[in-house]
Amino acid sequence: MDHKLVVYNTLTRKKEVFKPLHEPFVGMYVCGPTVYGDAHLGHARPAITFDVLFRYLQYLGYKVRYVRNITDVGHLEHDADEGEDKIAKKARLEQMEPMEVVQYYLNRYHKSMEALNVLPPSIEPHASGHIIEQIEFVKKILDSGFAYESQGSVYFDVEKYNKKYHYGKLSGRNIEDLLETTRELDGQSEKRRSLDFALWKKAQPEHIMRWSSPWSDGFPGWHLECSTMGTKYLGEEFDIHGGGMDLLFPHHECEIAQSTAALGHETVHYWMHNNMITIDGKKMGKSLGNFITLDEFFNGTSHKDANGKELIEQVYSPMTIRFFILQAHYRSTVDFSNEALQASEKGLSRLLEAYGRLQKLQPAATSTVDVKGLRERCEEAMNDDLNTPVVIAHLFEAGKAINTVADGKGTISAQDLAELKETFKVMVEDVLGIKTDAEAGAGADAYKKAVDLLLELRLQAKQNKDWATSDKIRNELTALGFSIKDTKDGFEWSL
RNA sequence: GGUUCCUUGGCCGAGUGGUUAGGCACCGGUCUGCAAAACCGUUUACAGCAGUUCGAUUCUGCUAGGAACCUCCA
Repeated sequence: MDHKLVVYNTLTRKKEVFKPLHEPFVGMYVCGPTVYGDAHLGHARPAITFDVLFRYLQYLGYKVRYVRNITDVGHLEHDADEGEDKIAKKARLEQMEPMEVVQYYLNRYHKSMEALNVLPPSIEPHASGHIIEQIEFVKKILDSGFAYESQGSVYFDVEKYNKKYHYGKLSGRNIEDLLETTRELDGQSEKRRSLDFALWKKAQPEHIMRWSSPWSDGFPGWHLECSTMGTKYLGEEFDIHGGGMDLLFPHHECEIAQSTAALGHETVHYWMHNNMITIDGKKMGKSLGNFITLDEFFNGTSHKDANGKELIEQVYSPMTIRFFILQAHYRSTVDFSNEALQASEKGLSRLLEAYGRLQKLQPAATSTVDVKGLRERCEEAMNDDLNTPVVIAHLFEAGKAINTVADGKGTISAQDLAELKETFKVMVEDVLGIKTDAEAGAGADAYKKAVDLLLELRLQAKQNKDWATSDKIRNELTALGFSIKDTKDGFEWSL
Protein backbone atom coordinates (compact mmCIF):
# COMPACT_ATOMS: atom_id res chain seq x y z
CA MET A 1 0.00 0.00 0.00
CA ASP A 2 1.50 3.25 -1.08
CA HIS A 3 1.05 5.80 1.65
CA LYS A 4 2.94 7.51 4.43
CA LEU A 5 0.55 7.12 7.31
CA VAL A 6 2.26 7.63 10.62
CA VAL A 7 0.54 6.98 13.93
CA TYR A 8 1.59 7.59 17.49
CA ASN A 9 2.15 4.31 19.28
CA THR A 10 1.65 4.58 23.02
CA LEU A 11 3.80 1.49 23.44
CA THR A 12 6.90 3.20 22.08
CA ARG A 13 5.85 6.80 22.74
CA LYS A 14 6.78 7.58 19.17
CA LYS A 15 5.15 8.20 15.86
CA GLU A 16 5.64 5.13 13.71
CA VAL A 17 4.98 4.34 10.07
CA PHE A 18 1.85 2.26 9.91
CA LYS A 19 2.53 -1.13 8.45
CA PRO A 20 -0.17 -3.78 8.82
CA LEU A 21 0.66 -7.42 9.38
CA HIS A 22 -1.26 -8.74 6.42
CA GLU A 23 -1.78 -6.18 3.70
CA PRO A 24 -4.27 -5.21 2.53
CA PHE A 25 -6.06 -6.27 5.71
CA VAL A 26 -6.10 -4.30 8.92
CA GLY A 27 -7.37 -5.52 12.28
CA MET A 28 -8.49 -2.88 14.72
CA TYR A 29 -9.96 -3.26 18.19
CA VAL A 30 -11.37 -0.40 20.24
CA CYS A 31 -12.75 -0.51 23.76
CA GLY A 32 -16.42 0.27 23.58
CA PRO A 33 -18.80 1.43 26.29
CA THR A 34 -20.08 -0.24 29.41
CA VAL A 35 -23.77 0.05 28.76
CA TYR A 36 -25.33 1.07 32.04
CA GLY A 37 -26.03 4.72 31.29
CA ASP A 38 -26.45 7.18 28.47
CA ALA A 39 -23.40 8.05 26.39
CA HIS A 40 -21.88 11.41 27.24
CA LEU A 41 -19.62 13.80 25.41
CA GLY A 42 -16.56 11.86 26.57
CA HIS A 43 -17.81 8.70 24.86
CA ALA A 44 -18.07 10.57 21.59
CA ARG A 45 -14.33 11.17 21.50
CA PRO A 46 -12.99 7.64 20.97
CA ALA A 47 -16.02 6.76 18.87
CA ILE A 48 -15.31 9.64 16.50
CA THR A 49 -11.51 9.40 16.65
CA PHE A 50 -11.45 5.74 15.70
CA ASP A 51 -14.31 6.18 13.28
CA VAL A 52 -12.10 8.63 11.39
CA LEU A 53 -9.20 6.19 11.55
CA PHE A 54 -11.50 3.42 10.28
CA ARG A 55 -12.66 5.68 7.45
CA TYR A 56 -9.18 6.85 6.55
CA LEU A 57 -7.71 3.35 6.46
CA GLN A 58 -10.45 2.39 4.05
CA TYR A 59 -9.77 5.53 2.06
CA LEU A 60 -6.17 4.35 1.75
CA GLY A 61 -7.45 1.10 0.32
CA TYR A 62 -7.27 -1.23 3.31
CA LYS A 63 -9.84 -3.84 4.12
CA VAL A 64 -10.45 -3.13 7.77
CA ARG A 65 -12.05 -5.38 10.32
CA TYR A 66 -13.07 -3.05 13.11
CA VAL A 67 -14.09 -4.67 16.39
CA ARG A 68 -15.65 -2.55 19.11
CA ASN A 69 -16.88 -4.42 22.13
CA ILE A 70 -19.84 -3.92 24.41
CA THR A 71 -19.08 -4.44 28.07
CA ASP A 72 -22.17 -5.89 29.63
CA VAL A 73 -20.70 -7.95 32.43
CA GLY A 74 -17.73 -8.02 34.72
CA HIS A 75 -17.18 -4.30 35.05
CA LEU A 76 -17.29 -3.58 38.75
CA GLU A 77 -17.87 -0.44 40.74
CA HIS A 78 -15.11 0.87 42.96
CA ASP A 79 -12.70 -1.78 44.12
CA ALA A 80 -12.27 -4.62 41.71
CA ASP A 81 -12.81 -7.17 44.46
CA GLU A 82 -15.61 -5.79 46.53
CA GLY A 83 -17.46 -3.69 44.01
CA GLU A 84 -20.82 -4.49 42.53
CA ASP A 85 -21.18 -5.19 38.82
CA LYS A 86 -22.22 -1.95 37.10
CA ILE A 87 -24.90 -3.60 35.02
CA ALA A 88 -26.25 -5.63 37.91
CA LYS A 89 -26.41 -2.56 40.12
CA LYS A 90 -28.35 -0.59 37.54
CA ALA A 91 -30.66 -3.54 37.06
CA ARG A 92 -31.31 -3.73 40.77
CA LEU A 93 -31.96 -0.01 41.06
CA GLU A 94 -34.32 0.08 38.11
CA GLN A 95 -35.87 -3.33 38.75
CA MET A 96 -34.93 -4.61 35.34
CA GLU A 97 -33.28 -7.72 34.03
CA PRO A 98 -29.56 -7.03 33.55
CA MET A 99 -29.90 -7.78 29.87
CA GLU A 100 -32.83 -5.39 29.73
CA VAL A 101 -30.58 -2.65 31.03
CA VAL A 102 -27.94 -3.59 28.48
CA GLN A 103 -30.40 -3.59 25.59
CA TYR A 104 -31.97 -0.30 26.62
CA TYR A 105 -28.72 1.61 26.82
CA LEU A 106 -27.18 -0.14 23.87
CA ASN A 107 -30.10 0.93 21.69
CA ARG A 108 -29.65 4.48 22.88
CA TYR A 109 -25.91 4.30 22.32
CA HIS A 110 -26.42 3.16 18.75
CA LYS A 111 -28.86 5.98 18.16
CA SER A 112 -26.36 8.54 19.40
CA MET A 113 -23.57 7.04 17.33
CA GLU A 114 -25.72 7.08 14.23
CA ALA A 115 -26.57 10.72 14.86
CA LEU A 116 -22.85 11.47 15.09
CA ASN A 117 -22.41 9.63 11.79
CA VAL A 118 -20.13 7.09 13.45
CA LEU A 119 -20.05 4.03 11.22
CA PRO A 120 -21.02 0.76 12.84
CA PRO A 121 -17.98 -1.42 13.52
CA SER A 122 -17.53 -4.66 11.58
CA ILE A 123 -18.14 -6.72 14.71
CA GLU A 124 -19.65 -5.58 17.99
CA PRO A 125 -19.16 -8.47 20.39
CA HIS A 126 -20.72 -8.60 23.84
CA ALA A 127 -18.69 -9.79 26.80
CA SER A 128 -21.65 -11.84 28.03
CA GLY A 129 -21.78 -13.65 24.71
CA HIS A 130 -18.22 -14.87 25.08
CA ILE A 131 -18.16 -16.45 28.51
CA ILE A 132 -17.02 -19.81 27.17
CA GLU A 133 -14.14 -18.21 25.28
CA GLN A 134 -13.17 -16.25 28.37
CA ILE A 135 -13.15 -19.36 30.51
CA GLU A 136 -10.89 -21.02 27.92
CA PHE A 137 -8.64 -17.99 28.04
CA VAL A 138 -8.36 -18.22 31.81
CA LYS A 139 -7.43 -21.90 31.47
CA LYS A 140 -4.60 -20.97 29.12
CA ILE A 141 -3.24 -18.46 31.61
CA LEU A 142 -3.52 -21.01 34.40
CA ASP A 143 -1.75 -23.57 32.23
CA SER A 144 1.09 -21.22 31.56
CA GLY A 145 1.40 -20.68 35.29
CA PHE A 146 0.64 -16.98 35.55
CA ALA A 147 -2.60 -17.29 37.45
CA TYR A 148 -3.81 -19.00 40.60
CA GLU A 149 -7.10 -20.09 42.02
CA SER A 150 -8.23 -18.81 45.35
CA GLN A 151 -11.57 -19.66 46.93
CA GLY A 152 -13.35 -20.12 43.65
CA SER A 153 -11.86 -17.08 42.01
CA VAL A 154 -8.90 -16.89 39.67
CA TYR A 155 -6.31 -14.13 39.86
CA PHE A 156 -3.52 -13.07 37.61
CA ASP A 157 -0.11 -13.35 39.25
CA VAL A 158 1.42 -10.01 38.31
CA GLU A 159 4.67 -10.49 40.16
CA LYS A 160 5.39 -13.84 38.57
CA TYR A 161 4.47 -12.51 35.16
CA ASN A 162 6.79 -9.57 35.64
CA LYS A 163 9.73 -11.88 36.24
CA LYS A 164 9.47 -13.25 32.74
CA TYR A 165 7.84 -10.40 30.86
CA HIS A 166 7.39 -6.77 31.71
CA TYR A 167 4.30 -5.65 33.53
CA GLY A 168 4.12 -1.89 33.00
CA LYS A 169 5.59 -1.64 29.54
CA LEU A 170 2.60 0.21 28.16
CA SER A 171 1.85 2.56 31.03
CA GLY A 172 5.49 3.14 31.98
CA ARG A 173 4.95 1.99 35.53
CA ASN A 174 7.24 -0.28 37.40
CA ILE A 175 6.04 -2.96 39.67
CA GLU A 176 7.99 -1.74 42.71
CA ASP A 177 6.12 1.57 42.65
CA LEU A 178 2.86 -0.24 42.26
CA LEU A 179 3.60 -2.52 45.16
CA GLU A 180 4.47 0.47 47.27
CA THR A 181 1.42 2.55 46.45
CA THR A 182 -0.96 -0.33 47.00
CA ARG A 183 0.76 -2.00 49.92
CA GLU A 184 -1.72 -0.92 52.54
CA LEU A 185 -4.54 -2.77 50.83
CA ASP A 186 -2.81 -6.07 51.43
CA GLY A 187 -3.88 -8.40 54.14
CA GLN A 188 -6.91 -10.61 54.43
CA SER A 189 -7.67 -10.50 50.72
CA GLU A 190 -7.95 -13.76 48.81
CA LYS A 191 -5.42 -12.29 46.40
CA ARG A 192 -1.73 -12.85 47.02
CA ARG A 193 -0.84 -9.32 46.04
CA SER A 194 -2.95 -6.24 45.89
CA LEU A 195 -2.01 -5.58 42.30
CA ASP A 196 -3.08 -9.02 41.14
CA PHE A 197 -6.30 -8.70 39.23
CA ALA A 198 -9.29 -10.97 38.82
CA LEU A 199 -9.69 -13.19 35.79
CA TRP A 200 -12.70 -14.98 37.22
CA LYS A 201 -14.77 -14.00 40.20
CA LYS A 202 -16.86 -16.30 42.28
CA ALA A 203 -20.36 -14.87 42.53
CA GLN A 204 -21.99 -14.09 45.83
CA PRO A 205 -25.34 -15.80 46.34
CA GLU A 206 -27.32 -12.65 45.52
CA HIS A 207 -25.39 -12.05 42.32
CA ILE A 208 -27.71 -12.68 39.35
CA MET A 209 -25.23 -12.49 36.47
CA ARG A 210 -23.40 -15.78 36.83
CA TRP A 211 -22.12 -18.64 34.77
CA SER A 212 -20.70 -21.98 35.72
CA SER A 213 -16.99 -22.56 35.32
CA PRO A 214 -14.39 -25.06 36.53
CA TRP A 215 -13.74 -22.82 39.53
CA SER A 216 -17.12 -21.57 40.64
CA ASP A 217 -20.40 -20.11 39.56
CA GLY A 218 -19.24 -16.65 38.75
CA PHE A 219 -18.35 -14.12 36.14
CA PRO A 220 -15.27 -12.96 34.22
CA GLY A 221 -12.97 -10.11 35.23
CA TRP A 222 -13.25 -6.85 33.35
CA HIS A 223 -9.95 -6.95 31.49
CA LEU A 224 -10.49 -10.43 30.19
CA GLU A 225 -13.14 -9.70 27.59
CA CYS A 226 -10.89 -7.51 25.46
CA SER A 227 -8.05 -10.03 25.35
CA THR A 228 -10.47 -12.81 24.54
CA MET A 229 -12.61 -11.10 21.94
CA GLY A 230 -9.77 -9.20 20.35
CA THR A 231 -7.78 -12.35 19.68
CA LYS A 232 -10.87 -14.34 18.76
CA TYR A 233 -11.85 -12.02 15.93
CA LEU A 234 -8.55 -10.48 14.91
CA GLY A 235 -6.09 -13.26 15.60
CA GLU A 236 -3.28 -13.80 18.09
CA GLU A 237 -1.56 -10.79 16.62
CA PHE A 238 -3.30 -7.80 15.17
CA ASP A 239 -2.57 -4.24 14.15
CA ILE A 240 -4.35 -1.59 16.17
CA HIS A 241 -5.84 -1.38 19.62
CA GLY A 242 -7.51 1.87 20.60
CA GLY A 243 -9.31 3.41 23.52
CA GLY A 244 -9.37 6.33 25.90
CA MET A 245 -6.19 7.34 27.71
CA ASP A 246 -7.88 6.59 31.00
CA LEU A 247 -7.92 2.92 30.05
CA LEU A 248 -4.16 2.81 29.66
CA PHE A 249 -3.74 1.64 33.20
CA PRO A 250 -4.79 -0.73 34.47
CA HIS A 251 -7.08 -1.97 31.71
CA HIS A 252 -4.76 -2.10 28.72
CA GLU A 253 -1.73 -3.01 30.77
CA CYS A 254 -3.65 -6.00 32.13
CA GLU A 255 -4.82 -6.87 28.65
CA ILE A 256 -1.25 -7.11 27.46
CA ALA A 257 -0.32 -9.21 30.46
CA GLN A 258 -3.22 -11.60 29.93
CA SER A 259 -2.62 -12.07 26.24
CA THR A 260 1.10 -12.45 26.61
CA ALA A 261 0.70 -14.91 29.47
CA ALA A 262 -1.82 -16.97 27.52
CA LEU A 263 -0.20 -16.87 24.11
CA GLY A 264 3.45 -16.41 24.92
CA HIS A 265 3.85 -13.36 22.75
CA GLU A 266 2.64 -9.81 22.20
CA THR A 267 -0.69 -9.30 20.53
CA VAL A 268 -1.05 -5.66 19.56
CA HIS A 269 1.31 -3.72 17.30
CA TYR A 270 -0.04 -0.19 17.60
CA TRP A 271 -1.66 1.08 20.77
CA MET A 272 -3.55 4.31 20.18
CA HIS A 273 -5.17 6.44 22.85
CA ASN A 274 -7.43 9.42 22.56
CA ASN A 275 -7.17 12.14 25.16
CA MET A 276 -9.95 13.32 27.42
CA ILE A 277 -12.61 15.97 27.07
CA THR A 278 -12.45 18.36 29.98
CA ILE A 279 -14.90 20.75 31.53
CA ASP A 280 -13.47 23.62 33.58
CA GLY A 281 -10.10 21.97 33.05
CA LYS A 282 -11.20 18.72 34.68
CA LYS A 283 -11.85 15.45 32.99
CA MET A 284 -15.47 14.93 32.07
CA GLY A 285 -16.50 11.56 33.36
CA LYS A 286 -18.44 9.30 35.60
CA SER A 287 -16.21 9.71 38.63
CA LEU A 288 -16.67 13.44 38.96
CA GLY A 289 -20.24 13.32 37.76
CA ASN A 290 -19.56 16.33 35.58
CA PHE A 291 -20.57 14.73 32.31
CA ILE A 292 -23.15 15.99 29.86
CA THR A 293 -24.94 13.34 27.84
CA LEU A 294 -25.10 13.47 24.08
CA ASP A 295 -28.87 13.55 24.19
CA GLU A 296 -28.73 16.63 26.37
CA PHE A 297 -26.68 18.37 23.68
CA PHE A 298 -28.88 17.17 20.87
CA ASN A 299 -32.08 18.22 22.63
CA GLY A 300 -30.78 21.31 24.38
CA THR A 301 -31.85 19.84 27.71
CA SER A 302 -31.00 22.12 30.61
CA HIS A 303 -27.97 20.90 32.52
CA LYS A 304 -26.80 22.83 35.54
CA ASP A 305 -23.49 22.26 37.25
CA ALA A 306 -22.94 22.07 40.99
CA ASN A 307 -22.99 25.86 41.24
CA GLY A 308 -26.24 26.14 39.35
CA LYS A 309 -24.57 27.43 36.21
CA GLU A 310 -26.32 26.45 32.99
CA LEU A 311 -23.98 24.35 30.89
CA ILE A 312 -26.06 23.95 27.76
CA GLU A 313 -27.13 27.29 26.40
CA GLN A 314 -28.72 25.94 23.24
CA VAL A 315 -29.29 22.87 21.10
CA TYR A 316 -26.10 21.54 19.51
CA SER A 317 -26.46 19.34 16.48
CA PRO A 318 -24.59 16.05 16.31
CA MET A 319 -22.49 17.41 13.46
CA THR A 320 -21.49 20.39 15.58
CA ILE A 321 -20.30 17.98 18.27
CA ARG A 322 -18.43 15.93 15.69
CA PHE A 323 -16.81 18.98 14.15
CA PHE A 324 -15.90 20.32 17.59
CA ILE A 325 -14.08 17.11 18.41
CA LEU A 326 -12.32 16.98 15.05
CA GLN A 327 -11.09 20.55 15.41
CA ALA A 328 -8.69 19.36 18.08
CA HIS A 329 -6.05 16.67 17.65
CA TYR A 330 -7.16 13.40 19.22
CA ARG A 331 -4.17 13.28 21.58
CA SER A 332 -4.83 16.73 23.04
CA THR A 333 -7.36 17.38 25.72
CA VAL A 334 -10.23 19.46 24.49
CA ASP A 335 -12.06 21.75 26.83
CA PHE A 336 -15.82 21.96 26.60
CA SER A 337 -17.51 25.34 26.76
CA ASN A 338 -20.51 26.91 25.13
CA GLU A 339 -18.28 29.51 23.54
CA ALA A 340 -16.11 26.87 21.92
CA LEU A 341 -19.10 24.86 20.77
CA GLN A 342 -20.77 27.91 19.28
CA ALA A 343 -17.57 28.78 17.44
CA SER A 344 -17.54 25.26 16.02
CA GLU A 345 -21.16 25.53 15.01
CA LYS A 346 -20.54 28.71 13.06
CA GLY A 347 -17.34 27.43 11.54
CA LEU A 348 -19.05 24.24 10.42
CA SER A 349 -21.92 26.04 8.77
CA ARG A 350 -19.47 28.32 7.00
CA LEU A 351 -17.61 25.33 5.67
CA LEU A 352 -20.78 23.57 4.57
CA GLU A 353 -22.08 26.71 2.88
CA ALA A 354 -18.89 26.93 0.88
CA TYR A 355 -19.29 23.25 0.03
CA GLY A 356 -22.82 23.94 -1.14
CA ARG A 357 -21.67 26.85 -3.29
CA LEU A 358 -18.98 24.68 -4.78
CA GLN A 359 -21.65 22.55 -6.45
CA LYS A 360 -23.01 25.58 -8.27
CA LEU A 361 -19.77 27.12 -9.50
CA GLN A 362 -19.35 27.56 -13.24
CA PRO A 363 -15.97 26.72 -14.70
CA ALA A 364 -13.95 29.28 -16.62
CA ALA A 365 -11.02 28.99 -18.99
CA THR A 366 -8.45 29.61 -16.27
CA SER A 367 -8.19 29.76 -12.52
CA THR A 368 -7.36 32.90 -10.61
CA VAL A 369 -7.63 31.03 -7.32
CA ASP A 370 -4.98 28.61 -6.20
CA VAL A 371 -6.55 25.35 -5.13
CA LYS A 372 -4.02 22.94 -6.54
CA GLY A 373 -2.78 20.21 -4.29
CA LEU A 374 -5.52 20.55 -1.70
CA ARG A 375 -6.07 16.83 -1.63
CA GLU A 376 -2.38 16.14 -1.14
CA ARG A 377 -2.21 18.64 1.69
CA CYS A 378 -5.20 17.05 3.37
CA GLU A 379 -3.70 13.59 2.99
CA GLU A 380 -0.43 14.84 4.36
CA ALA A 381 -2.19 16.11 7.47
CA MET A 382 -4.13 12.88 7.89
CA ASN A 383 -0.95 10.88 7.41
CA ASP A 384 0.62 12.79 10.27
CA ASP A 385 -1.14 10.89 13.03
CA LEU A 386 -4.62 11.94 11.93
CA ASN A 387 -4.18 15.68 12.17
CA THR A 388 -7.82 16.52 11.52
CA PRO A 389 -7.55 20.17 12.68
CA VAL A 390 -5.03 20.83 9.94
CA VAL A 391 -7.24 19.09 7.39
CA ILE A 392 -10.05 21.38 8.44
CA ALA A 393 -7.78 24.43 8.18
CA HIS A 394 -6.93 23.44 4.58
CA LEU A 395 -10.61 23.03 3.79
CA PHE A 396 -11.34 26.48 5.16
CA GLU A 397 -8.70 27.96 2.92
CA ALA A 398 -10.26 26.22 -0.05
CA GLY A 399 -13.62 27.53 1.13
CA LYS A 400 -12.26 31.01 0.86
CA ALA A 401 -11.35 30.37 -2.78
CA ILE A 402 -14.82 28.96 -3.44
CA ASN A 403 -16.43 32.04 -1.97
CA THR A 404 -14.22 34.31 -4.04
CA VAL A 405 -15.34 32.60 -7.23
CA ALA A 406 -18.96 32.47 -6.11
CA ASP A 407 -18.72 36.18 -5.45
CA GLY A 408 -17.63 36.79 -9.03
CA LYS A 409 -14.25 38.03 -7.88
CA GLY A 410 -12.32 35.14 -9.30
CA THR A 411 -12.55 32.28 -11.76
CA ILE A 412 -11.82 28.58 -11.62
CA SER A 413 -10.93 26.19 -14.42
CA ALA A 414 -12.96 23.08 -15.10
CA GLN A 415 -10.07 20.91 -14.02
CA ASP A 416 -9.55 22.74 -10.74
CA LEU A 417 -13.27 22.69 -10.11
CA ALA A 418 -13.51 18.94 -10.61
CA GLU A 419 -10.53 18.39 -8.34
CA LEU A 420 -11.99 20.63 -5.67
CA LYS A 421 -15.36 18.91 -5.75
CA GLU A 422 -13.73 15.50 -5.49
CA THR A 423 -11.50 16.54 -2.61
CA PHE A 424 -14.35 18.07 -0.62
CA LYS A 425 -16.51 15.02 -1.14
CA VAL A 426 -13.74 12.67 -0.09
CA MET A 427 -12.36 14.64 2.84
CA VAL A 428 -15.49 16.20 4.30
CA GLU A 429 -17.91 13.34 3.81
CA ASP A 430 -15.89 10.15 3.52
CA VAL A 431 -12.94 10.78 5.81
CA LEU A 432 -14.11 13.32 8.38
CA GLY A 433 -17.59 11.85 8.21
CA ILE A 434 -19.44 15.13 8.21
CA LYS A 435 -22.98 14.87 6.97
CA THR A 436 -24.08 17.63 4.65
CA ASP A 437 -27.83 17.24 5.01
CA ALA A 438 -27.79 16.46 1.31
CA GLU A 439 -29.82 13.33 1.72
CA ALA A 440 -33.20 14.27 0.37
CA GLY A 441 -36.25 12.20 -0.28
CA ALA A 442 -38.96 13.02 -2.80
CA GLY A 443 -40.84 15.06 -0.22
CA ALA A 444 -37.79 17.09 0.68
CA ASP A 445 -37.23 17.81 -2.97
CA ALA A 446 -40.72 19.20 -3.46
CA TYR A 447 -40.37 21.32 -0.36
CA LYS A 448 -37.10 22.75 -1.59
CA LYS A 449 -38.67 23.66 -4.89
CA ALA A 450 -41.51 25.38 -3.06
CA VAL A 451 -39.06 27.55 -1.11
CA ASP A 452 -37.15 28.26 -4.30
CA LEU A 453 -40.40 29.34 -5.92
CA LEU A 454 -41.15 31.79 -3.13
CA LEU A 455 -37.69 33.25 -3.41
CA GLU A 456 -38.01 33.53 -7.18
CA LEU A 457 -41.11 35.64 -6.57
CA ARG A 458 -39.15 37.71 -4.11
CA LEU A 459 -36.41 38.23 -6.66
CA GLN A 460 -38.96 39.52 -9.14
CA ALA A 461 -40.43 41.83 -6.55
CA LYS A 462 -36.95 43.15 -5.84
CA GLN A 463 -36.39 43.80 -9.50
CA ASN A 464 -39.63 45.75 -9.54
CA LYS A 465 -38.45 47.57 -6.44
CA ASP A 466 -41.48 46.24 -4.62
CA TRP A 467 -39.70 46.20 -1.29
CA ALA A 468 -42.89 45.58 0.66
CA THR A 469 -43.44 42.22 -1.05
CA SER A 470 -39.80 41.19 -1.06
CA ASP A 471 -39.38 42.00 2.62
CA LYS A 472 -42.62 40.24 3.47
CA ILE A 473 -41.43 37.02 1.87
CA ARG A 474 -38.07 37.26 3.52
CA ASN A 475 -39.44 38.16 6.94
CA GLU A 476 -42.06 35.43 6.91
CA LEU A 477 -39.55 32.81 5.87
CA THR A 478 -37.13 34.06 8.49
CA ALA A 479 -39.85 33.76 11.09
CA LEU A 480 -40.33 30.13 10.04
CA GLY A 481 -36.68 29.53 10.73
CA PHE A 482 -35.16 30.01 7.29
CA SER A 483 -32.05 32.01 6.71
CA ILE A 484 -32.07 33.94 3.44
CA LYS A 485 -28.94 35.25 1.80
CA ASP A 486 -28.85 37.35 -1.34
CA THR A 487 -26.03 36.65 -3.72
CA LYS A 488 -24.75 38.50 -6.75
CA ASP A 489 -27.48 37.29 -9.07
CA GLY A 490 -29.76 35.14 -6.99
CA PHE A 491 -30.21 33.82 -3.50
CA GLU A 492 -29.32 31.08 -1.08
CA TRP A 493 -31.31 29.70 1.76
CA SER A 494 -31.04 27.23 4.56
CA LEU A 495 -33.21 26.10 7.41
C1' G B 1 3.97 10.56 47.32
C1' G B 2 4.99 7.82 42.33
C1' U B 3 4.43 7.80 36.80
C1' U B 4 3.26 10.63 32.50
C1' C B 5 1.91 15.08 30.26
C1' C B 6 0.40 20.16 29.46
C1' U B 7 0.84 25.91 29.70
C1' U B 8 0.17 29.58 22.32
C1' G B 9 -3.18 36.09 21.02
C1' G B 10 -10.38 38.04 23.77
C1' C B 11 -12.01 32.49 23.22
C1' C B 12 -11.09 27.56 20.84
C1' G B 13 -7.13 25.33 18.78
C1' A B 14 -2.56 23.60 14.90
C1' G B 15 2.53 24.00 14.15
C1' U B 16 7.76 25.17 13.66
C1' G B 17 15.01 26.29 15.50
C1' G B 18 14.83 31.90 11.37
C1' U B 19 9.06 32.66 6.79
C1' U B 20 0.66 33.77 7.32
C1' A B 21 -1.96 27.94 10.70
C1' G B 22 -7.31 27.75 10.81
C1' G B 23 -12.09 28.85 13.25
C1' C B 24 -15.00 32.17 16.47
C1' A B 25 -15.20 37.24 18.34
C1' C B 26 -13.70 42.54 17.63
C1' C B 27 -12.59 46.80 14.44
C1' G B 28 -12.28 49.33 9.48
C1' G B 29 -13.68 48.90 4.34
C1' U B 30 -16.18 46.78 -0.36
C1' C B 31 -20.84 44.95 -1.95
C1' U B 32 -26.41 45.59 -0.94
C1' G B 33 -32.93 49.24 -1.64
C1' C B 34 -32.18 47.63 3.62
C1' A B 35 -30.37 43.33 6.06
C1' A B 36 -27.80 38.86 6.01
C1' A B 37 -23.99 36.41 3.64
C1' A B 38 -19.53 36.97 1.06
C1' C B 39 -14.88 39.41 0.07
C1' C B 40 -10.58 42.63 1.45
C1' G B 41 -7.70 44.71 5.34
C1' U B 42 -6.18 45.48 10.54
C1' U B 43 -5.23 44.33 15.71
C1' U B 44 -4.10 41.22 20.09
C1' A B 45 0.80 35.03 20.95
C1' C B 46 3.82 31.50 22.19
C1' A B 47 3.64 30.93 31.51
C1' G B 48 8.38 32.97 34.05
C1' C B 49 13.78 32.69 34.60
C1' A B 50 18.46 30.90 32.91
C1' G B 51 21.33 28.16 29.29
C1' U B 52 22.71 25.98 24.20
C1' U B 53 22.66 28.66 19.33
C1' C B 54 24.36 33.48 14.53
C1' G B 55 19.09 33.08 15.92
C1' A B 56 14.19 29.74 20.31
C1' U B 57 7.57 29.98 20.88
C1' U B 58 10.14 25.45 19.03
C1' C B 59 16.11 22.22 22.27
C1' U B 60 18.07 21.78 27.80
C1' G B 61 17.53 22.97 33.03
C1' C B 62 14.94 25.30 36.95
C1' U B 63 10.46 27.87 38.91
C1' A B 64 5.18 28.66 38.92
C1' G B 65 0.43 26.90 37.60
C1' G B 66 -2.66 22.92 35.69
C1' A B 67 -4.11 17.89 34.16
C1' A B 68 -4.36 12.44 33.57
C1' C B 69 -3.24 7.76 35.69
C1' C B 70 -1.81 5.06 40.34
C1' U B 71 -9.82 2.72 42.53
C1' C B 72 -14.53 2.78 38.46
C1' C B 73 -14.10 6.08 34.13
C1' A B 74 -13.95 6.90 26.78
